[in-house]
Amino acid sequence: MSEPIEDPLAFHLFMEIGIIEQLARNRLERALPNGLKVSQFTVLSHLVRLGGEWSPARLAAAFQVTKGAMTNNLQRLESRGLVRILANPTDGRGKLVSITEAGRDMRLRCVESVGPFLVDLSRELRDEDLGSALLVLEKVRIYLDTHRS
Amino acid sequence: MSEPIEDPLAFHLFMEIGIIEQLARNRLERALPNGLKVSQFTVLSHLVRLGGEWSPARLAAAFQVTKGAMTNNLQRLESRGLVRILANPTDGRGKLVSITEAGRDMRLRCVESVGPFLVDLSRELRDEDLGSALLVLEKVRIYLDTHRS
DNA sequence: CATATATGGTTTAACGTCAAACTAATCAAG
DNA sequence: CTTGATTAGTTTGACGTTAAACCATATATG
Repeated sequence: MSEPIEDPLAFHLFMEIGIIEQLARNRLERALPNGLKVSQFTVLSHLVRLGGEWSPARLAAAFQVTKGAMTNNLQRLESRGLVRILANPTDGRGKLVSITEAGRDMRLRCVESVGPFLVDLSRELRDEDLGSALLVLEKVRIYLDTHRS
Repeated sequence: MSEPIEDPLAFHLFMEIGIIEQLARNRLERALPNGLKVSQFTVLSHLVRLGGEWSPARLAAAFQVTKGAMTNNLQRLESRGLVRILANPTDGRGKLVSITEAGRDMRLRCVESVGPFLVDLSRELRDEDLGSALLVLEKVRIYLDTHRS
């Protein structure tokens, strides 16, 4: 009767990614302290890991969100004293964002509260599997990023 | 000075997934005909591939969205005649959703309009790699699904 | 049976993102 | 210079999802 329909693997990949995104966002968000959002935590994390000063535009590009969304998140982070936002001295249009000491602390608290969950997950999955999956996803991301037509 | 901070692999995985989710959703959505949403297309696709009758609740669970979101999407699909929604004869509370002929056609058109993009992607990545990544993601999804604490 | 509890589906308000319009400042030509 | 086109950042309205409240029906228990 109805012959089984098989879709390209990439298709299943995107479905799986869609579901995981929702589950993971939800799971992480509930673990984060003080109602911090995942999108805000990722900015904090980015600033801690890479250090230095970043323009909102570069941050928006790094996380693939609109500038408007980044404006929103940065304002919330600044109002909590977690980041510092200064005018760019060499470009009157721009701003420069950097982490504060409070931001560094908060990020640490976040990592600690999310940690146990990640540790559990690591027990289920071997690091080398995660690593190889990560390599593939990276390629997919780059492909998507450069072929936005 | 600032010692490099290394996060668990699972962490990077979630970041990558978050970014891909956005890019892919955006890319697919623009490819879909008649302003169909990805969430609606996935329901159509699910019904075509697996066939039969599904309750909104089961569909919501399958895609990890709230019942409210599913109500919304099913109403849109029904108003376009792409699915059929009937009262469950054996359970006065429930409804049963199934695909219509028009829904089947629409899903085919969707696959065709998204196809070229997926084909291109498949040229960049070996099916073998996609497959192995998919296996890992499946495990991650199942872990997330069963450990929602 | 009666009552309590759970489940299916809808509705509501709050929220975050996006796209697009907008302001201000820079850069590139002429 | 000065005009025209870009770029940085903010603001606006629309949209989809979530969480929670809600009604109706089913199921379990005494």
